[in-house]
Amino acid sequence: MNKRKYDPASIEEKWRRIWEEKKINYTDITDHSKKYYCLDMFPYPSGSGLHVGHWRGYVLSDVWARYKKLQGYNVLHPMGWDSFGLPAENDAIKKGIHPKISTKNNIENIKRQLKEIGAMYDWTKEINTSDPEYYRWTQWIFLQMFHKGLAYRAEMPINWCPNCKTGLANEEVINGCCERCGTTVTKKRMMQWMLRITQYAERLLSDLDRLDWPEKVKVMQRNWIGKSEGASVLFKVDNGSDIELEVFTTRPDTLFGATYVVLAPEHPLVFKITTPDRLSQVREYVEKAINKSDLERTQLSREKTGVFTGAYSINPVNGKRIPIWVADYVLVHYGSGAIMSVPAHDMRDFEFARKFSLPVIEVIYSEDAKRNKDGSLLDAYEGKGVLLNSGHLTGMDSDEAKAAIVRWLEKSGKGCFKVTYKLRDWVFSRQRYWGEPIPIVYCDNCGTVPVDEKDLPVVLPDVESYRPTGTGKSPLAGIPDFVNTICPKCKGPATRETDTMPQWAGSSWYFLRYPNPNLKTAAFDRDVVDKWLPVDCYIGGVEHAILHLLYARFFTKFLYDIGVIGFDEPFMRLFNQGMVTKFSEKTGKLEKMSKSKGNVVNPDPLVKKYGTDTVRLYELFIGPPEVDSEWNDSGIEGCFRFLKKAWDFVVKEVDKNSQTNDISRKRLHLLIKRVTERIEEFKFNTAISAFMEFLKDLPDDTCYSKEDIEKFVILIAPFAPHFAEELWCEILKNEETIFRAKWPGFDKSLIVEETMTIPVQVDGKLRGTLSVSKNIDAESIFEAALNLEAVTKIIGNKRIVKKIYIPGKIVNFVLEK
RNA sequence: GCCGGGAUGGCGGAAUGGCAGACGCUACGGACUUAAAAUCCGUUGGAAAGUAAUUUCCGUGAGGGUUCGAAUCCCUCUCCCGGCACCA
Repeated sequence: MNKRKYDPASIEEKWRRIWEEKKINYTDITDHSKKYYCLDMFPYPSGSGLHVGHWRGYVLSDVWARYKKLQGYNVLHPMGWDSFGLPAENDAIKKGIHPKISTKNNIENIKRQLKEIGAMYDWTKEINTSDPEYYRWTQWIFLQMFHKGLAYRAEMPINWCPNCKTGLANEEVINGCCERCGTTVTKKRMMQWMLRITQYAERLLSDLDRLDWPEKVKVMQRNWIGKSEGASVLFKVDNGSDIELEVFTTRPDTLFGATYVVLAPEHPLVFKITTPDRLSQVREYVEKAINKSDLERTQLSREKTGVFTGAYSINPVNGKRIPIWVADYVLVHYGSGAIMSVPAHDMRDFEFARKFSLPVIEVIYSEDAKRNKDGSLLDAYEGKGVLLNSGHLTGMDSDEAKAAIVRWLEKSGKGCFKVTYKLRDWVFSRQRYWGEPIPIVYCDNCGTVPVDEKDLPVVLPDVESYRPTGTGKSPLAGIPDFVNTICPKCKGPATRETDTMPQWAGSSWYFLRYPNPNLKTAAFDRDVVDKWLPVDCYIGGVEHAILHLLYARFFTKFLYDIGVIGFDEPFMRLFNQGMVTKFSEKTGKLEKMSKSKGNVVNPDPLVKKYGTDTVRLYELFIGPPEVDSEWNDSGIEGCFRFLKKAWDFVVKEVDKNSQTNDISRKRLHLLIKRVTERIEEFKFNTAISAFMEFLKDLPDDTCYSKEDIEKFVILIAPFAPHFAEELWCEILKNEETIFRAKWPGFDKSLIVEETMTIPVQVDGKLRGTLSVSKNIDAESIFEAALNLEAVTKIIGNKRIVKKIYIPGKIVNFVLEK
């Protein structure tokens, strides 16, 4: 008799080595007859390595990839490194280690950890965004955008840390303060490279409907794009000039209630309309507002401020003369940077009007409006209603009035229907070292000139100091060898752009590179990517719900538009795994695992103690994959015990060398059904419970043939691959890897029970159960149910008002009250 | 403030209109053992009654509703988590 016990230490490394040697995880991309692209969001190679929270997503996608492979798909499951970025650069500043070196070391460590997960990554397809052979193509895509006018330069305010003397990315600004030194971040206007993502706003919005993504993520993207429909209205300035102010409103029906106009402090017409007597006050206000930090302007106080310009404008609809103000509650980058103010029907306008004693004219009447005793509005009423004080439109309902006013505006040339988006163009410049150099040259004769494609990549040079220059330029500006070059056009002396791209650049197209990661002649081969993409299933954390996923969609649509790929959405299905949380001593709360919260759990010691397969199982068993779960070390024992039991079960059954009996076959087929269905639904936690239930109360006469025990081992293979492979090859004596085996099907007829247990209720309370044939008719089951002692006792001599039988589900008797 | 998601035993969770608490952990009791580890068996939501098998009542954040029947559907509220936040 075989007495071998389950010993993960002796099998896991062995199989990983053999899989690698035999290229089990290699994906032949020329075979795309039944392809499946299962992609993980690739990691930033951080110095602290992976914790059990990272593991969760990787285990999840690996189970899915292995399941697909066992179903006969040719699965592409690659991995790579999003390796440009700030932590490496900040480390370089602090410790003086070149980002290239620290990145390389970090990748080595994380790769070791990833390999320990036992995932079926095809490492021959590894990519690295900071590799010149990769970022050459990131630069190439930028040039294509430049040629199409989608990449442009503009003077934009950037986040500026006056202490570090450097520009900061949005993600480096925490609550209005510099992430590194805590100084309040201010703004600085600088020339920036921008990408015209707003040109894609409508498609990015409407194509969301085609995607099989979590509704939550789609909602977040929709809100971020922020489409709103309304009207653009022209207000003539009443100073003898021809100046007209364009305002945007979603409520053209309230136009008669406009009692003043407000410009954003940065609005270009502010000083053209301000009257001489008001000039000094306006100048003072504007300067103060512009220099306010985001924190001061949006978060600290919502108290309205503003200043009167001295000028008036004419409301086009009724010719009324209303004052023009400047106030920082109007944002320059939204709509036209100017609004018509309708205090009666907008909360913000109402507050402002009250503070500066401006008139409030009610133009939408509703019973729901909150009023003072004298009938005047207590607060702005923002809902719908019937028009009031609105000339010939009085009495119309607000929806009709919207359309009527827009029609009138268009007819009279005073405005038009208008759609605006909250989405803004993408600031693509970083005044930083560790990123892709923007491949542009400035020439005194030719102006802004793109680097020739044949001269890509523009290689990031080594620098002496990573410290920002203090002028707001990147450290690259301090390297004459890099900066000074010749103009690609006229061959005269020229200088290079020294800004680099943001970290999002490389990850906006990496999924296109995996099938052909070493292609020298192009970013990707159209024939190949058209076969393999879009990605069938993309798995990662919800923290990338907006930016990364939006940018990747934007890049994909652009590449589709220029005809280099044949699809315009990168990820058909998206799955967001829940966070792994743990109580943090620092904050006193349950928190997402992170180094700063001091609540990370390192998987390495757990792997050492229990083996990879047990940790994999526990990562899945901890809870539903899409929901946040709390990590608790003690639960892992259960998964280890389960694997030991499963091992002993297989060994014992193989030893019997017998045939499967009826009851055992039925149990196995039920297990196949449950596991298959639960994997399909991504309910890996209950798929594992199905195995545990199967093993828990094995009937005494359990008996399986070799063929059937193999089915059991295949079922468990996606979850515990080393475990299954060892049983498959060493105990079941198969020659070839289990991952070339076929996922078992189940026989429905075997699972259906001839008899079923039906609960019997009286007045909705359980009083007993009946074991009956599955074909029983209602009358017979009522008869049987009424013979149950517990039922007759409760009924007594009360009358039964209603008898209910839901076939296969329940019997219920309703008694007279 | 607005938009999502959530709240079920000591703990992680299962059940998405039909037997609440599957499965696992913890704890307790027992078997095996010189002993320990490992393993196996049993109990483990609360309350009450009974020598006992067992029986009864209560119970899914709070309150109301729909239904023969609600953890599940609807309304109101509380708390927690996430996103957005002067977007006209």
